Amino acid sequence: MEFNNNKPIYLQIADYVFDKILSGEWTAGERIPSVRELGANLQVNPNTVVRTFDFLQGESIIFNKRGIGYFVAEEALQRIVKLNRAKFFSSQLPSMFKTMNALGISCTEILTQYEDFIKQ
Amino acid sequence: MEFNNNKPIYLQIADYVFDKILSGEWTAGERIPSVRELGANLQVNPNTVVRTFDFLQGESIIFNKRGIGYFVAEEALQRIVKLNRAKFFSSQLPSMFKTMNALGISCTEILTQYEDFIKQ
Amino acid sequence: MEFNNNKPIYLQIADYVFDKILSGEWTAGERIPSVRELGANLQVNPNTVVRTFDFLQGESIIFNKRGIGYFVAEEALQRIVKLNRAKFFSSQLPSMFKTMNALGISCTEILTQYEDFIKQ
Amino acid sequence: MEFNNNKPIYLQIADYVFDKILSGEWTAGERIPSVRELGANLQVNPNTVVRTFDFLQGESIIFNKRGIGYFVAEEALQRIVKLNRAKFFSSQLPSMFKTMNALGISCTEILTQYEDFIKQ
DNA sequence: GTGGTCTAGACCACC
DNA sequence: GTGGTCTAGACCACA
Repeated sequence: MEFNNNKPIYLQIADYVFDKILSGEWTAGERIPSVRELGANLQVNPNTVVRTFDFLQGESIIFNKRGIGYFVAEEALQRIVKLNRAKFFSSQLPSMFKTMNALGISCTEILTQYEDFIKQ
Repeated sequence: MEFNNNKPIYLQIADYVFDKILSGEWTAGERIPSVRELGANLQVNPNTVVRTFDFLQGESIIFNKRGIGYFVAEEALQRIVKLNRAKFFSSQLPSMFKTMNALGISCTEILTQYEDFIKQ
Repeated sequence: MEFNNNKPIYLQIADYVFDKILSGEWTAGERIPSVRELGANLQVNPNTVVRTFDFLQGESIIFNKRGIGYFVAEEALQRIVKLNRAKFFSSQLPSMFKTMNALGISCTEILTQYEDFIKQ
Repeated sequence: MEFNNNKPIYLQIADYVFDKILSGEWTAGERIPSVRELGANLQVNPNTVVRTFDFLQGESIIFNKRGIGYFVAEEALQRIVKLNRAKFFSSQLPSMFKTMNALGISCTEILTQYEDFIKQ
């Protein structure tokens, strides 16, 4: 996996987990890979994965059974959607509108870009 | 001036300079405040302003006359717009599209939000 | 390490890094000493080393892995040679020719000196 | 006059004076332009010219008659040549040889460049 | 552990 | 006065 330099790796791993759950690959109640396993898989220090799991557990998206591993929470899917939608509408979108305004970028430009993005 | 904790202060000062130039308050060839002056003005350590000016000079937005001060470059305005547009289209927009996709947010939803934003 | 007063220390440290890479002591992909380590080693404030590394990263001679350290870039060697050659032919050489001209120093005189230099 | 950023302006003005004397335009015993005159002429702060003249007087290349102005010293020409030759052979040349060595630049390359330089 | 940022204060060359 | 550099020491996010 390749990591973006603008965002902490542990959050990018969280996004990776989100993808797995949103896509249905990992379902509620299912055990997810261990810290070491995922670390080796993504070529990342296990400590970094620990941090991701800490974060996800704090958001009640995964939970821990001591000595066994981490599991996808029941409400994981809804929580992820909720979490991301909230962030999207409260922070990502307004900041985008602001820079659009400042740079004189029109909505039609965005729509064109979006169509290009979909086609890929 | 109040600073956001998510972004280095020296880059926020760069944004401040961008604003001044984009708004036409500081024009090409004009001298801008000295490191010490701006530092005192924004309640920031002069060294932090030095760092901002280093960055802006690297981007050819300001230039230096030794012993005199910093001046707005001729092409400053265009460079700023170009810089910001590049960042917008290469990083901000794609990341937005990705989360839109993941969360099933449609373009029409965005447009509605945009109209609300404009009205404010 | 002893530093020359005519040139900023952080650039002299850059030259030190250049030497290490040109001599093959540090090879592409290899991790280089940390800011603190090199600072202690060269008896220089770590911040000064930070500045060197900033410069070298800007020139794409080293790159950074967050939380891990700095590494020699793949193309480092070529870039260093290119950088130094550019500086030599665009600035050092013409200024030498100019003073040769002004002082009436001939090429043969230079060649003699060069042979002496080689012998040492 | 255009100034190079690598060298203090006051020393570049000194080079300008050297040129005038070496070319015979200003001869021994002759009065040279006043600080204000030269400052206006070269678009430089008069204080900077003062510094140049200080330096030149220290090197006994010009001398001062109070209330009248600065004059070219008798031995000016020889001193300039001596000064520049000394600097050339003791510092400029060795440093050039060093970088030639480090970058693998041969003498023939230099000679070719020199011929190009002469033709201009 | 790593680098990134910031402050405070100092000294310097230069204009 | 200006910027350029350096030190010392601090706090932080990240791996």
